Amino acid sequence: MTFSFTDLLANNNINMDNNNISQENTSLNWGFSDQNEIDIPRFKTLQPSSLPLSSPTPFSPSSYLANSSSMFSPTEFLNSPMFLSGSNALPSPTTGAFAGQTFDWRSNSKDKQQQMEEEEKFFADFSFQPQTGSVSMEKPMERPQQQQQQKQAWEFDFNKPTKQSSFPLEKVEVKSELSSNQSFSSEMAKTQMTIPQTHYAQPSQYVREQKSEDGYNWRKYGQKSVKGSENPRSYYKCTNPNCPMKKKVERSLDGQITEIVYKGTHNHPKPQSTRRTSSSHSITHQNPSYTNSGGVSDHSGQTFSNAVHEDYSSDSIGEEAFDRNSPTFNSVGDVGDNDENEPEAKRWKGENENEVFSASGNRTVKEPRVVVQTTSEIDILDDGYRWRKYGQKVVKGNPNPRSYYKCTSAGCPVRKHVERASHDMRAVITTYEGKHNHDVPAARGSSSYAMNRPAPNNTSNGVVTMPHRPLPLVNHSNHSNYSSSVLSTRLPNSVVTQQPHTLQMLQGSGSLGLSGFGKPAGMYVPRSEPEGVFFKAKEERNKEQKDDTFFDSFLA
DNA sequence: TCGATTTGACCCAGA
DNA sequence: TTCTGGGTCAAATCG
Repeated sequence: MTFSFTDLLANNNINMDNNNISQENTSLNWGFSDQNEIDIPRFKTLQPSSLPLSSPTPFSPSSYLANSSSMFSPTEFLNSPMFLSGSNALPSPTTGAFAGQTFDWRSNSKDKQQQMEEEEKFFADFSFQPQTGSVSMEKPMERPQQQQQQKQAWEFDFNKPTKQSSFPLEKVEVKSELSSNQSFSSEMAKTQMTIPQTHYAQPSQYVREQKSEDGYNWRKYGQKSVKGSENPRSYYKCTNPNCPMKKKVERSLDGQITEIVYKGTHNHPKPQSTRRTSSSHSITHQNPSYTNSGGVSDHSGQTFSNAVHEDYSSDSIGEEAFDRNSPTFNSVGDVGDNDENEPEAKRWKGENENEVFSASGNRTVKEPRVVVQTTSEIDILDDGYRWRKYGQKVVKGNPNPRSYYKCTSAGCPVRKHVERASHDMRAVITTYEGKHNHDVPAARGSSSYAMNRPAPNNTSNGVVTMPHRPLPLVNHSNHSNYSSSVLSTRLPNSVVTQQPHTLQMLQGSGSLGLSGFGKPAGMYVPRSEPEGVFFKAKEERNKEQKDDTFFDSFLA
């Protein structure tokens, strides 16, 4: 029987007990939830160090959930120094306009209030956590009778002093945008976010202050209306000479930002701005965090993750943080490999849309977002397939960032993540999820990939953790039964783990095709540039989007 | 006068 | 090859 996770969702074929998650006060809702109470543990709960070895036997998703909370403590993870420091690969090149929530604004129709409280606790521990101020969000797309409750539920305080940042808070209003086929009022869709640094009482003021609230100076060089959206999009360049950093800001008609997309990196330290003194709050070298506003819940109680969030918050604040927190910075040292050689247009374009699709596929919500986009597509041909990086995360137990990729082939569910082994910086561990449902694409510049690549899909359970080592292609047939749902592919007992091989070993192998990257095998390292993870806006990509949303939710 | 913004035109990649 | 749309340019305008 062949089916995808999307199909499973659509057909309600998965019923899982989420009590283990919801009852955890310290845990957020890591899973994808909908009205059928489907909660799925996030991908990041997979940790190589704790992955069971070679367990080909089928498993029960619920049994995994029963263990998930004990396997992974979000609070512990979030409080871990490696996470808070964000030192590895989560740069903060530009604005601090939106704080780093890396969570899902989802709720469960059951016990929604309790979950909100849990989320609130989580936010207080996790997000950008300014010392003072408050954050409120009005959850969009609620039924009228739920609005008040939801509004209250979406309001939470960040009054708790934290160690993460010292952002003064100001407030900006961001509107969510509903799809045209929705009949919700704009007021319902209105999302309020209190974010650091700037108080935007008037649109014009917003425009002027927004450009410098991140500490950098921006010059607007263009504005265009975007097809399918009534919101104009403004284009900004960093005013620093020769700085390639750009951003585009999409605003609603009343001037409220609905989307910010960053492109490139600053090649200079943050200027000592004096203009910000006009703001009612001082700014002291904040290290901005990027995030999306999270997921949304529709009126039926379905909840969704809307994006992968990358939290670039850091204790490291100041000019010295520039290098480390710049997108250019690469924890593994390949600073020069920040896609500068990649065509700019290619980096700029790509999966930029940020639409959120419901599990039922009949609702589209555009959430305000902030995106750091230094790479939009990365072709990694070490296994013959083409991969697009869609996220990055530092996971517990390993200070090295884990780069997440998905197969670029349309409809292909295969994902993989790559990370350096914590115990050996020279070792790279790649974990595959799912099976390719297509042939190996023609390799660029080489015809030997298919012959030498590892076999990422030769596991019936769909998950293979493997080192970068050429393996015989046992079977990647597209015609093999693809019974491993997305869900199942990430369950620990389905993981096949091999000991990672050092890069020396990789180099020695000589058969690991990495020419697609233009690097020798030994140079193959997961890129650590930050990258926005986006959601596609096209309706025709709805199905894929749902999968993406699900997957991305695992990274939040 | 000068820097920033506006805005129509142009370029170009992708369909 | 043509069309479309996003991104950029640059002259005009504004403050």
